[in-house]
Amino acid sequence: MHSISEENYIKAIYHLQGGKALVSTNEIAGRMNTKASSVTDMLKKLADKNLAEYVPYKGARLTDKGVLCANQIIRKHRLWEVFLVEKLDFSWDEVHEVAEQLEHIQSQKLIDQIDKHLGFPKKDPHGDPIPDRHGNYEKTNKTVLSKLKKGDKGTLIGLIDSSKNFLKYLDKQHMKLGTHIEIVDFEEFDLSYTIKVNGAELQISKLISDNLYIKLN
Amino acid sequence: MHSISEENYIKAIYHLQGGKALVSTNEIAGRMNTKASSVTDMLKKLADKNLAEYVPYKGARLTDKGVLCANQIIRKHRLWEVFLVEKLDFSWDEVHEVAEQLEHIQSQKLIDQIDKHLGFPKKDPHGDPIPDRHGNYEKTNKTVLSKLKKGDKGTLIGLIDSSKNFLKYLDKQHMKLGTHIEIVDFEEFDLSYTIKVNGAELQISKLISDNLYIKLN
DNA sequence: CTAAATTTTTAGACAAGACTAAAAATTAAT
DNA sequence: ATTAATTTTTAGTCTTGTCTAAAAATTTAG
Ligand SMILES: [Mn+2]
Ligand SMILES: [Mn+2]
Ligand SMILES: [Mn+2]
Ligand SMILES: [Mn+2]
Repeated sequence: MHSISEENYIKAIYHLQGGKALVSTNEIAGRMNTKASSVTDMLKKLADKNLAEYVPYKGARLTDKGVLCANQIIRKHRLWEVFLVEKLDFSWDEVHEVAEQLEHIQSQKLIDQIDKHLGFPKKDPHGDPIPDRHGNYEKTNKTVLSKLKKGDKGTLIGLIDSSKNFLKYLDKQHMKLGTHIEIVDFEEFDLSYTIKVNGAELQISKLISDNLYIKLN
Repeated sequence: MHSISEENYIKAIYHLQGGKALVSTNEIAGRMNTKASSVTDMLKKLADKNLAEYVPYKGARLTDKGVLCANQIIRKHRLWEVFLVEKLDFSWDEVHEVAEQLEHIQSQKLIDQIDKHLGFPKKDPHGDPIPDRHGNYEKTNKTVLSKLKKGDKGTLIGLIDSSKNFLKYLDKQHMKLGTHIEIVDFEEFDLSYTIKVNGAELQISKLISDNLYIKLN
């Protein structure tokens, strides 16, 4: 149906979109490690296929068709990540690269069977929601740790940055999804936190606190 | 390492090679549904990469490096086929197309873990051997059914043609790998056989008998 | 052994996707 | 409101892999 390149652009636009009206050419180029001129070419192609609206010099936004397509790719990506962790003993910092390849395999039956085989998981190994066949997914109430105050308690349920280095940092601190966390102290000067994790106290920088999603008790 | 296109050419040459010294341009083009001119271009590229020897106007043969590469692709293809049948309830006539895509996924860990997950199978769903990481595989003693004489008995252990239509024919006749078969009669006129399968007698044409591998008792 | 048929290669073109350099449009700064 | 800086697009090139048509080599037939 769509080339791997087209799928990667669709995914990039989807992830950059957020609340924004239009995603700029440069933002897309930055995320995809390509040049702006390549993006312009592709945006025209996606617009021709009715996958994106393209406003020259302003940027692009996915159409409903494009959003559905993005959700199907993300569904595949996240289901494969669960598969790799649950069935093949991959760690959560190893799955992304392989899922980047597997997400482009074309077979409706394959992905539906993987879903069933895994027991219809709702979250991937990084806490991100898995869309269903129609692009719908559960929205969970969650708060970024850096919004919490002394005394707040909760559970780690997701990450903003899921880069390999961050995942390895979390492993080193024995923090994983489901880990209970309590805010012991907050330092105004550098915006760092002291938190209690697994019964021990831990200092985390602002950067760390900005990338952890907590579900409050 | 190698592009998907290169991998597909390598696989085609490998399968056409057999005992032959050289595989011709046209044979490759025929198997891959491309034109001879495209094959010529690719053979030069494979020769440059030391994956094949190319003798202009004569044909090509894989180098040791090319053979190893072919075996690794075939290993992946067949392991994925086993996975689809054993873990995801695919039937043996549905797996090939999906495996054609999955065989190009690049991840040593992925394929080794799949292998382990499946219990290191030695045969794929069509009875074909699965090479190990080094390209070695078990050779089984087997006879084409059309070589058998009245009274011979054995077990169906492999297929020459594994096309969807042939697999569906076998399903219809309740024949699968491991099915016991006995030669009841042979008709000289049209070279057809009467065989006993699952306690019942069945007429099979020469074409059928030419595509079944039997292990004699 | 020569002529015809077949196979293979070459030459030139095209599509997808990427890049560089230059031009045009937009945005920011005086 | 101009000018300067930034962003985006256009124009032209490259690579990979494909194709058609024509030329060259090989094989088959008479
Ligand atoms: Mn991922
Ligand atoms: Mn993920
Ligand atoms: Mn197959
Ligand atoms: Mn097979």
